[in-house]
Amino acid sequence: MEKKLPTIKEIAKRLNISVSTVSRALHDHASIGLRTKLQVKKLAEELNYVPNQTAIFFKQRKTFTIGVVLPNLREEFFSSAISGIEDTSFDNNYIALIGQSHDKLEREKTIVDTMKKHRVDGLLVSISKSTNTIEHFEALEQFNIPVVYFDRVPDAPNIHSVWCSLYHSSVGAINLLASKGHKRIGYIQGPSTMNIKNERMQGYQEGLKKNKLHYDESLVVTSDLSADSTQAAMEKLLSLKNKPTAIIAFNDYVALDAMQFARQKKIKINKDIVFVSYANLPVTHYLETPPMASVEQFPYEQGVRAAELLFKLIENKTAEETSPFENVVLYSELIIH
Amino acid sequence: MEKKLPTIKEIAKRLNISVSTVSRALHDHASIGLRTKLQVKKLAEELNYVPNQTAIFFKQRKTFTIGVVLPNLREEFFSSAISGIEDTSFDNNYIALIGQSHDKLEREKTIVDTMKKHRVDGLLVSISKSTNTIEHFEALEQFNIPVVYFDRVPDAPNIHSVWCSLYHSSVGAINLLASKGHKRIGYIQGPSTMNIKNERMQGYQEGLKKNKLHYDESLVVTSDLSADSTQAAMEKLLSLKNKPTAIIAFNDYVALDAMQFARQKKIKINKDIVFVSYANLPVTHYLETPPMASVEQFPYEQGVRAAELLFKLIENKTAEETSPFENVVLYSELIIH
DNA sequence: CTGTTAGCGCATTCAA
DNA sequence: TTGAATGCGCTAACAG
Repeated sequence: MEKKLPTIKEIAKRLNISVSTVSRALHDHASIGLRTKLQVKKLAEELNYVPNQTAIFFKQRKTFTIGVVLPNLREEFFSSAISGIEDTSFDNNYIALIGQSHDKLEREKTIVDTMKKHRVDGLLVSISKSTNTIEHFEALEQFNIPVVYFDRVPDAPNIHSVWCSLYHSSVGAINLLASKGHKRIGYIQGPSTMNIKNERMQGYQEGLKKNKLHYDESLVVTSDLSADSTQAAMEKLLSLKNKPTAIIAFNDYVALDAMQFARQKKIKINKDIVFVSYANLPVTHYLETPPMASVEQFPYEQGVRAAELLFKLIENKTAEETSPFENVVLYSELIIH
Repeated sequence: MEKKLPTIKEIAKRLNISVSTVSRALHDHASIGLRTKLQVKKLAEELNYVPNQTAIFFKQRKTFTIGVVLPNLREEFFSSAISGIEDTSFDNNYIALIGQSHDKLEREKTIVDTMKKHRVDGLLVSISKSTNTIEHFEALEQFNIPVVYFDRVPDAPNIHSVWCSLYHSSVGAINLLASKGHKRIGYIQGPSTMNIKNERMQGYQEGLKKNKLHYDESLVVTSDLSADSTQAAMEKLLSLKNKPTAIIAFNDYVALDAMQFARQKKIKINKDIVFVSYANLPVTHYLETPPMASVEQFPYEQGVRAAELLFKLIENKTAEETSPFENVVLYSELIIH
């Protein structure tokens, strides 16, 4: 009933052979008699034998485990990314340990320590909003545990990263709006605390310039991404004498909150005001009045690419090669609805 | 540069003391001199020492790791559940390994083997659609690794489970619709292959009976949950001579697809036909014409409760107590929009 | 072709 | 108060 998981020792004892013979038989070592090999494999099967990874670690110095640290699994963006990470790990015979930072630096540090304790072979990270130092990650790399940042990539040199550039799509969004005759384009930006690139804003400004539109600070408002904050931001935009006829929102959720608020104010979505946002969540396709366009950031693909890069680094490390710092950039796409 | 993670041996050598002294010092063992203890702790800190969990396993027979196997991380329901699991694990000093079955039995089995290889202390499972046997999970329990099923719970005796009952809310949904005068209530059900309880249907039938409404088979259609299949199901309902005035959908996504199709057919949502669905996804709140009501299934809480139960089982196991089979039932709530 | 043995990092028992 | 020695499961070097 209360059995313990079988070991090669157990198998060896039952067959009256040595543990090394068992070990070799299980690994299809060339120098093992066919009869012995089959015997061993048969018994292993019967006993439901599975090697103990924690023991293998001692010899191979590998756990075949990677860690994934990200802010929050409930956000569709991150759950898609981790799905890509899991699929890629599965294909590479790896398995992923997960930890949510909930955008708290302290918790992020604790998780990294736990990952270290479990001797992950590498780490995938999307940093928390409050992460203003990456020492805790660099400490891992010191010990030869590669770290690949994805999506929320710290603004630091000498790192491996995978992210999705929003610049061109942001410019494209303005081009699209300008081509429809919009001259007053509002922008609801996200919290500025994030230690990451602000390509949305760069694209916004460049887009305006290209279309010979004036950059008006009063058209740029900020939301902390909560519904309340977004609505307050909208209120600001709507109270302008010269209201915007188009609004670019930090992401789809912000757009949804903004649109709901606008609707309450008797504003006709896509008529009085047109919206463009980031993320391209599937749900927007079900809206009667969806945003005019949305910037697709390919979270699943980011996860896949980040995992692939990590496995490459792990492999090189095993082969005692040094890998140059690699920064993979995917390009977002402006999807017109 | 290419350092290895420090061990207690390393610390011992540097301080010219024995490994056992180091081990005891780090664990605040009573019989260690304060001076030695502080010395050890200081150096450990400096070296960034973190114990090796894989080594600890040999002594404690525990990895402080649990496995989570579920169909798909991209579904909001599961990503919420796993978020609850991760939060609970974090609080209990555990960490979770994840695996997606993608509703394939074979992949589920492979993942379970990998989890076993990694010697997880316990397993949380939401079974795949094609899982028609739970032998691979029972094999774990044989080796004293507890398994807790959640949400998609197999219809089997002698298991631990956490799930959310939909029965009362399903009856409640009919009551609500009947009270508004609806007499023809359609039901778009999910695929019947799932090896789990069908409380939606039971509630549907009981609700009709309670409200003295006739159960009409032609009002029950099936979707495999894809958009196409849902629309085909809707087509059937809409082609009836005696069309339904209300429709209960398997979940919010099915409802969204159904509503979109109805809209294309010039049917006025919430006027010609009213919808009720399951899941209560946040996105439904942003619709101009949301479903009239939705059944909340508390995925995050299910994750939390499942993890809590699992940790209790692990604890009892460590204390060499036997735990009775426990089946936790949460109750869904009918949220009226 | 197969067996013996050392050693990975740690907790722990026994000895001093 | 501290040290030495053992064993957990496995692989691989070495020995037959």
